Amino acid sequence: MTLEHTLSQKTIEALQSLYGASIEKVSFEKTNPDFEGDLTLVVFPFLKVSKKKPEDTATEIGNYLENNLAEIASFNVVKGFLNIVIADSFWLNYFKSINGRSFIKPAPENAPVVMVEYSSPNTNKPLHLGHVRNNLLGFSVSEILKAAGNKVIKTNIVNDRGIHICKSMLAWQLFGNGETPASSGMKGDHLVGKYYVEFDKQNNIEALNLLHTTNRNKVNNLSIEDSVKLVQFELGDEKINNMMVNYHLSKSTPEENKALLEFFKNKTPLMQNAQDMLRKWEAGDKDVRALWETMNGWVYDGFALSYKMLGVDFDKIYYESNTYILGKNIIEDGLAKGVLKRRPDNSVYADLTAEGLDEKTLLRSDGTSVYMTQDLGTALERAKEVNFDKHIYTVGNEQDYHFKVLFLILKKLGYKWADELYHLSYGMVELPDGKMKSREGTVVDADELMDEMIATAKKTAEELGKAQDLDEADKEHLYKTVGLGALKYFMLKVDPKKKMLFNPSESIDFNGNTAPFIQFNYVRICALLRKAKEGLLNFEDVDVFTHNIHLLPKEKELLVKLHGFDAVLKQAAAELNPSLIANYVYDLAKEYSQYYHETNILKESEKDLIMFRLQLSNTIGIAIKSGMGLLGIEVPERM
RNA sequence: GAUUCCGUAGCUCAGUUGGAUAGAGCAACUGCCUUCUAAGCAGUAGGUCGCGCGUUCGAAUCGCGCCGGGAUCACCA
Repeated sequence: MTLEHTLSQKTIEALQSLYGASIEKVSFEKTNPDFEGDLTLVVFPFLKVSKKKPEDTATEIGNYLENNLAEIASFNVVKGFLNIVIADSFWLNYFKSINGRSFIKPAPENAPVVMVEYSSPNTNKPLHLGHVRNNLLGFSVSEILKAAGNKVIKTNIVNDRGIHICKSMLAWQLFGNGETPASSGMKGDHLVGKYYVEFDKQNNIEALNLLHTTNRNKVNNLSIEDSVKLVQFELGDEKINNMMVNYHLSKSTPEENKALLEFFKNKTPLMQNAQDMLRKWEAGDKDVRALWETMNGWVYDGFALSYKMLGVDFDKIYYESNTYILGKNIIEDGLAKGVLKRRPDNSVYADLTAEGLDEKTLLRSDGTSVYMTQDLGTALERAKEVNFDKHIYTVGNEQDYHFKVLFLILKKLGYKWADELYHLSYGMVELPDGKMKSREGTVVDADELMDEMIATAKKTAEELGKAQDLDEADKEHLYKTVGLGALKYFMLKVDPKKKMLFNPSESIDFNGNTAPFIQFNYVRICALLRKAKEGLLNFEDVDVFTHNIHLLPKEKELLVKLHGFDAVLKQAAAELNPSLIANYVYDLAKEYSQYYHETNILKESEKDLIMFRLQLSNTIGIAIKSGMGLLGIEVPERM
């Protein structure tokens, strides 16, 4: 039973006893720092039942609580606010119960099983900043769920097939001259990404050529009306065709030119070849499959390094090349149940207009499946394989609609686990000039960014004269811990739902509300405890609670803060929101930093107080380390 | 156009189950390393919480309407 809970219960009792009112729920909040007290009850809502002035009501409730709860030392009333002061003895007892202990308990045997899907990269290009946010979020949410008493299965579905993969393959075949990661010294994913960009470049050139030559002579010699008819015939699209006429008459707008180019990009010989390659892949063509295996292998080698650097991992990896066929039997089932309908052209769709959504096609008229069909199939497969209690998809908010539809269709098909599917929808990472576009090269590469962070950590440490007594290997590890810590914290301290801005020209801070600040405070605690032990102060073995300890205001604040750990963890797990943990740990570290500056610990004259303060510091260190661990951030012992 | 998310200090963000005088960090300025690690601490300055109306004892928070921004609305993935 938490303190707040006890207080609420007693207050309900008080209202009953004083005014004969049955109130179901009352809640306390943290007292505003400008007033004396720890917890505050706002009594305005109870004036209706007390029929008295706010001050009198608050005083009466205060008296009742003070008389009935030993935890309450005193109270004061300001207007309609009842401020309650919790006794030191309560905080000391609380501290006794957590002193030196871990803040995170292992999940029980019968814990609910939660699947967390995250990362989900394409194998045609390296990871970028957007993936970094996804990976860090997915990993951190998994850790938080584990700490909150769940069994977590981390999964990754790799998008390893499709036209985009063929683009890289084809470009490599045409322009690669047999280049390999070994021969070029490039990381595999970067090498493949290079050819993906190359494809786009070459295809643009071909599309421009097509645009210039298509119907040029014919159009110039015809009336506009006739040319429209002619081009319409050849291109089969009225809108394009009108733009085309405008283009040749030099009357087209920039938007039209862009649309035309997009149109022709899909008509180039290069694109035809890529599509041909995809068909061969689907038919199981030996050479295409071999090339695919090889190039994907390069990419996986590259990803493995990036994942290792980021510190994320997976329990189960799915590949779309295995799952893209799934889902077709769902269609049959859906048709039989009347949830899905077939159009005259044989395509199958779900009619979601009654739910305020659109008609969603699930099977093309040629019988092939779409993205949604695969996702339906994959979900079903997983539900069969793993008896999960909850399934979380960590995917950007641009796919909000997709998941709404996916969950709705599964629900309509009657799967009861459909209610346990959850889309952890996070905002895009934007650059100062807008969204990142991989084809346009406006991406922040994950590997480069991580390397830069580590280099900056090194440079900063050297400038500050830090870590001089460490050997080289420890130094390298420290730079990695600090640099990547700064990056991870930077990404995770923002509410996942919100889009976030990253300015590459401003380096990520190492001061203030950052991981290095938190790590620094952990290091200070470690240094303090080391010194204590060198001075033969074995604080861990001493029971300081036999003595009467008077808490300093800051010590009480720190205990209040520690007391909040479980509630924050619970909320973070419920909301799937690591930023709550990040901000909590920062607040804790900041308060400790203030405490450290204004309080003598080893220099205190009373030995009991030294021991108490060491134990408090130790426990705060544990809380910091636990909290950072939930974010996937390491804490060093020296820096 | 429809749906949806968002708009808080110069910048990046907290605070949103309605509560007291809206908080941090960065950047700027002022102090503090012979005292447990200065990636620190203390302080100054910086706000019509996009705008308006409404509900309420009380609104950054709830409702409605504007203004501004993002995302989505494919037989693409």
